[in-house]
Amino acid sequence: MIVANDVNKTVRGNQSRNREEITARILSCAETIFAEYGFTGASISKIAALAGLPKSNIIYYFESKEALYRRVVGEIFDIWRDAADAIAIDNEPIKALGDYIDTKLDLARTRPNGSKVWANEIIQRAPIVQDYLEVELRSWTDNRIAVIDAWVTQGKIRPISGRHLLYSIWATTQHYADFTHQITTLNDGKELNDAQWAETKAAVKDILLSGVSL
Amino acid sequence: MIVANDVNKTVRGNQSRNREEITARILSCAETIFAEYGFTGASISKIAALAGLPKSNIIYYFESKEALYRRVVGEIFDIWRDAADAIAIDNEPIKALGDYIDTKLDLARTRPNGSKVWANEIIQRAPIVQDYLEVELRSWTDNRIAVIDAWVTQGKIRPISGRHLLYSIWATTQHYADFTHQITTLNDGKELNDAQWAETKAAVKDILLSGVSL
DNA sequence: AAAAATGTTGACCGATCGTGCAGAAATGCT
DNA sequence: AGCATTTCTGCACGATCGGTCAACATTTTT
Repeated sequence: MIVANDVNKTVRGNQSRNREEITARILSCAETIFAEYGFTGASISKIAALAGLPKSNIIYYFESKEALYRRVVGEIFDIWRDAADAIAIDNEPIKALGDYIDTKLDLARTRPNGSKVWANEIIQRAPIVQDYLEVELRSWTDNRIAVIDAWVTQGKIRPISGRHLLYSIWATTQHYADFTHQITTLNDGKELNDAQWAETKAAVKDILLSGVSL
Repeated sequence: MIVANDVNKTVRGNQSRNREEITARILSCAETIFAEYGFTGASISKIAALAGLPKSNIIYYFESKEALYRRVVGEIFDIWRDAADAIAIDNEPIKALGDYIDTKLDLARTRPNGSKVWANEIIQRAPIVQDYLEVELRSWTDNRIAVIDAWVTQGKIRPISGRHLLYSIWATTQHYADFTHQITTLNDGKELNDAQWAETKAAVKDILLSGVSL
């Protein structure tokens, strides 16, 4: 007997469908817990409780705490890498850098936990993802700095240090994610609203980029 | 029998002298461990091992893990508070802000662990020091922002957001402490030397303050 | 319908957690 | 010298840690 339009069975079976749902849920909850407690301080029990699953199930889908953690870190790293596509030699410098700041502030708002996980990992001297830093982050950073320095050489922007400008953009944009709690507390305990985020974007671009323009 | 010039007994007894030495050593080691692992991830055993003491001894001098942690956080908070004295209404704005950035970058180099402890605590939503945030940090921040905004009103600097400028200074200066490991890795695995720190100070001031000058 | 593959879970392991506590050791005081 | 106080530390506790595993449930394949 064939049941028409049974969405659960048309394309693929329940198993693979649930597998994706569950792994996504675990990854999301793991990001939250790792963000709050760091790798060492986080526990599989806490992740499992947040996801509403027995902890054995976490280990079933991700073979270890470290493997799960690497997946979480890898996600935010990829997202940030894509965001930096704006910094390309042929783009107009101020617009490119402004777009990059906008995108990173959007990510600070929508994915603060990813940023916190990264911050925790670096503060702890990257015990798990040092290979990321030495290979991928390294070449990726060098390329972006080269673009900024080239803009300087071409006389398109004021002679500033590409490296320190990039670090300042990272620092400032990620601050609005990592220090959300501090910012919220200083904002009468209320999260920034749409208008305040717009104001933040404008202010950060103003502060960081008015020294870059000729 | 009186033993002359016995430095251990001249001014005060061994006990009070050792007490100060030991508490200072524990505080220093605790800062290192809390910086690396956060409150939850840190353990008294690790602190004790680093200090070369049995863990019972840690509890003897500081009644609990949380009490020890509060002492560590309080120290860096006081240091940062004093550093902001430069931001006073009667000072010349660019020099005052430049001095503040210099001081905070000096602290990033000399006391990176304090900065990391603070970062960890905020990332974790200040479970231990929320009272600091709501009372002391709050009024202290409002006062500094008022000074910067007054400079704007007086026409001494360009009209920028005092709050976001302050946040940007915090973010950038603390980035060089909290993300030391990343910066070191991107610097061929070598810590920044004196010349590079001088370059950092100049670059950060250039980037953050050239948008502030009239 | 039987067999195979996949998903789920509680019980359990050795290690480590924070901390209380008794008593030993050292020091201060009279 | 003798007592009081302070310093120091080993041991023990219940809780939690990451991870293994066997038993069981469900789904897919044959």
